[in-house]
Amino acid sequence: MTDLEKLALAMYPDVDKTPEDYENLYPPRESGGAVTRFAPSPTGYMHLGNLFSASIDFLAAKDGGTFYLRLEDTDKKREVEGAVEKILDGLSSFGITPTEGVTGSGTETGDYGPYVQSMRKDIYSCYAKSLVEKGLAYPCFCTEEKLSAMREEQTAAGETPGYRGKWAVCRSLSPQEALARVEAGESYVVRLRSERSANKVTVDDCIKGRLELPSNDTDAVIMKADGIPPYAFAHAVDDHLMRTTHVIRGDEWIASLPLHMELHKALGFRAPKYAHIAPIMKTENGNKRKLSKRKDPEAGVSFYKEAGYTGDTVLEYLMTIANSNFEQWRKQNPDAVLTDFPFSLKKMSASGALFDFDKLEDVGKNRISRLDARTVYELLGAWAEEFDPDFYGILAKDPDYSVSVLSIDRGGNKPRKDMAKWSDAKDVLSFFYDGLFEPAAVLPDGVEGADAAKIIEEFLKTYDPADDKNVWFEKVKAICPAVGYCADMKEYKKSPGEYRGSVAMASAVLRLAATGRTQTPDLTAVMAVLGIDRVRSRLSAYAELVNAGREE
RNA sequence: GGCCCGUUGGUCAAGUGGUUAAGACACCGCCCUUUCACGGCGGUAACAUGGGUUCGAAUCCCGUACGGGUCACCA
Repeated sequence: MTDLEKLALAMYPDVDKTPEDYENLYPPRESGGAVTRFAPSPTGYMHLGNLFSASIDFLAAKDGGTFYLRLEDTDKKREVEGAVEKILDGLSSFGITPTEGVTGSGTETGDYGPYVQSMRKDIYSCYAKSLVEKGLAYPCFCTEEKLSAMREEQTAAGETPGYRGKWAVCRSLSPQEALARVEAGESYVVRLRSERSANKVTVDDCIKGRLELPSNDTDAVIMKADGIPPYAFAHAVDDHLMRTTHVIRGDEWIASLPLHMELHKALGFRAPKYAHIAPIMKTENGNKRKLSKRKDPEAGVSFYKEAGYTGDTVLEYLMTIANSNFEQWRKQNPDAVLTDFPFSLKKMSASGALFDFDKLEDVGKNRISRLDARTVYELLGAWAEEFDPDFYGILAKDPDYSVSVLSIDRGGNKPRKDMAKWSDAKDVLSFFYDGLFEPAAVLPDGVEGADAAKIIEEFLKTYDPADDKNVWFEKVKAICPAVGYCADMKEYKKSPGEYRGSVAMASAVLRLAATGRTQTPDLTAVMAVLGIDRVRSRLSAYAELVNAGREE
């Protein structure tokens, strides 16, 4: 047994497998499609960027591939209770479902697990051990204090901080020395013995194109003192063993690509393809910056859920950023499901997009406008039940009424687009509900109170909820002469001085009286939904009010 | 600071040596119209910058500026 093997054995006495065993345990996948993964940390917070990359993982693997969920819980300090559920719930509310991997706290599905990194300690240990045996990794006994002192010194000297060159003291420890210190029970981390190549590494990124980076020259930690690897090593081992074909992640990882490449090489793996996606930005004081968890509420996925944007609204908005031909496709295939979209990694932009609320709203309006009234009622209800219980009570009190309210101007090829998200609904719909209705106490511009009262009186004489739009309007026109209003708008516009008002003003009176608003959907439909009793009582009350106001 | 990456209208963006430089959102105007919305039509508005290469550059090369990222026993 060589000294290196003795050292490796002392460091990992419990390892009973070899890398070959794992290679056999996790054979290459037979399906030809892309294998992607969403690999969040269980911090209990889902960032819009997380959702963005998860949706891209999901779409990249949709054609016969595999999209799995892996939990990167190697930093126990950051772990938060219930985070797994939050992630799963977050994904599913946007219609993203992994085909493999973690399915809940402590549960998973698939043949390439475990999918939770803290459960893979044996595997990492095995590979670390083999690296030590080959002299490609070594134990480092430097304390954290020593390392931070080193960094300070390096920074002061204008050097880039890092465990390299003359600073990498443990690198030159002989296997015997290292063995002695391991056996003495000293605490240590394991570091990669970097090649310190002067060459550059080139990586062909699916999104950014050819990347040319300086080779890694630092002896990065591959196993922490607690026996768990940091991201880079875990990524290399896991993505290889899980047979990931495309590693899709934020472009903040580009800088560590040289390390990742060297790790793959040292481990004897063929590196996966990389796709580094640009972050979603926002402007602040004229400057662009990444959406920030701390400063920007819209950075969190829960923001969209609370505001009541539908899952597909957010996802489709994200798609407009991801593949610019998405909008055209959607226009041509208004009813197709998202997974039918021919998504392409190559079409993604290399630079970060500014988050555009206007666009999100537009997508939301279009999506909601295409839903049928019953679906809207259900989705809106589910949202309100959670985020606006009072409103939910009002909506759910009479479901049929609510559905008919929601049916106005819905369907057909020119549907009404007045809600981008469920939190818009209350304001849009309030006047339909007696509990929310706010009667108007004013008159439309240029209308006399007595005239308004007269219009209402006349209107109520002939109003029939069964009238269609044209009949309804003809009846309103018919009222006009009685109050000295002009029934014909063209005529009125020609010589307004000859009339007390116009049919438009008459309609305005009825609108204000029935809804309390100056702007509503078509009044015929609104009144039909409100029902004859409500129309009668609201109109009469208004007539009384404006008439009384005039007499005082 | 070193090293990477990026830069086409306000925003998202098509575009890969010859285009009147698409389209979408937003904005403005007009039309439709009993209000609003929808819809239709039209409009304002862009290749960061300086040098090359070329008959010809948004497209290729170099510099500059600006923006972003990264330099942990965090991911």
